[in-house]
Amino acid sequence: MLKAVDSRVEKLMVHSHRCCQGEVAALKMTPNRQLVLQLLQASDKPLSAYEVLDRLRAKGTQWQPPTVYRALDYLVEQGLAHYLQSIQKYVVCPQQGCEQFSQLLICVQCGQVQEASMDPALLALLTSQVAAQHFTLTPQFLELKGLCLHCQTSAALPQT
Amino acid sequence: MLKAVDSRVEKLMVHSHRCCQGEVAALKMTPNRQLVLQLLQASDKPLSAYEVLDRLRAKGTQWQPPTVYRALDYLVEQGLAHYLQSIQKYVVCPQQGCEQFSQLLICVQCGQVQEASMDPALLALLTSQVAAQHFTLTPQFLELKGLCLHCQTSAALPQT
DNA sequence: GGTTGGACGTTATAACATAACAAATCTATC
DNA sequence: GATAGATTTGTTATGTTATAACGTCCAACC
Repeated sequence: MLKAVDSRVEKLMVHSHRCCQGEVAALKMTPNRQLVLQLLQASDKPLSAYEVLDRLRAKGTQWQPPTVYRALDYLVEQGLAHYLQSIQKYVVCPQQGCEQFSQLLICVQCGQVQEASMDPALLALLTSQVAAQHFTLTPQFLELKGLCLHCQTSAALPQT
Repeated sequence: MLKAVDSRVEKLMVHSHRCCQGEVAALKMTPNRQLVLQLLQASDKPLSAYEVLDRLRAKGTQWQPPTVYRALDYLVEQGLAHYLQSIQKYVVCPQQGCEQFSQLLICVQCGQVQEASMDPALLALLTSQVAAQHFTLTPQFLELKGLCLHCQTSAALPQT
């Protein structure tokens, strides 16, 4: 009884992992998709779909939510962006060659995201650990919360 | 500029990690909270707040959303339940002694969740990996997606 | 017995996401 | 270049998740 949101997430998960593996068709970067990608690239933090929508409307467009979600979904499918499930926001994929298993380091203070590929030794250990519980991992992005370098050194400062 | 939902999540994160560490005051298990906890315990899968609400209303109550969220938030603060950010659902904490770093293994097919404490070697490796990117982890639950034993052996069956 | 703090009730609304269908546009083929 | 089919976009409405803001009740404490 997975609901609509789950099926969407799974679809995004599946497609996003074909990133940079030659499995995907040639990009069809329509003006809409380019616009959304540029907005994500211009942001130093993940953006929610409605933050993207607000910025587009601030530029004078008349976009509605479905148009934003379609463009975002496409970018995620093509591996050009990631959807961070744990905070429900979108970021550009900062690497040209992202892996099936990757880590997204999300700073809980400033909200910035770093992407890291997962070390094979770490993945092997993780896989064997969960296998002890009879569990098999599907390719995914690990969303890890913590503090980035900058926020470690200014940890007391509230962020606005 | 973290929004309301982020601050709520962070509050839940912080409090939920005091679970089973003697830092928490005596439980005040009011009838409302007991009812919600019993519903979570009776479910074999994580429930969304609105699924809990529906079940309560099916029992003849007149609950409104804030009442459900208050009870759920309390249970999570006290470490009796976990909030799964990646799927926006709640589960009972299946262990009496859950750790600051734990793993929640979420079956993408049937939706069931297993909880596992994180192996110290794995945590050390993970910590050192992210430290190479100047990143410090905060205590958290790793939400890992995959297939449980049952669904591995019946992987072709659609789930209803 | 006043008052204080926590829990709960209630109304309204914010924030996130999609269903459903129509219109436009692109593309392949004849 | 006509046209059929597929893809993309526009548009309206709605579904889903979560909280703000306020009021009431009640038990503990002085």
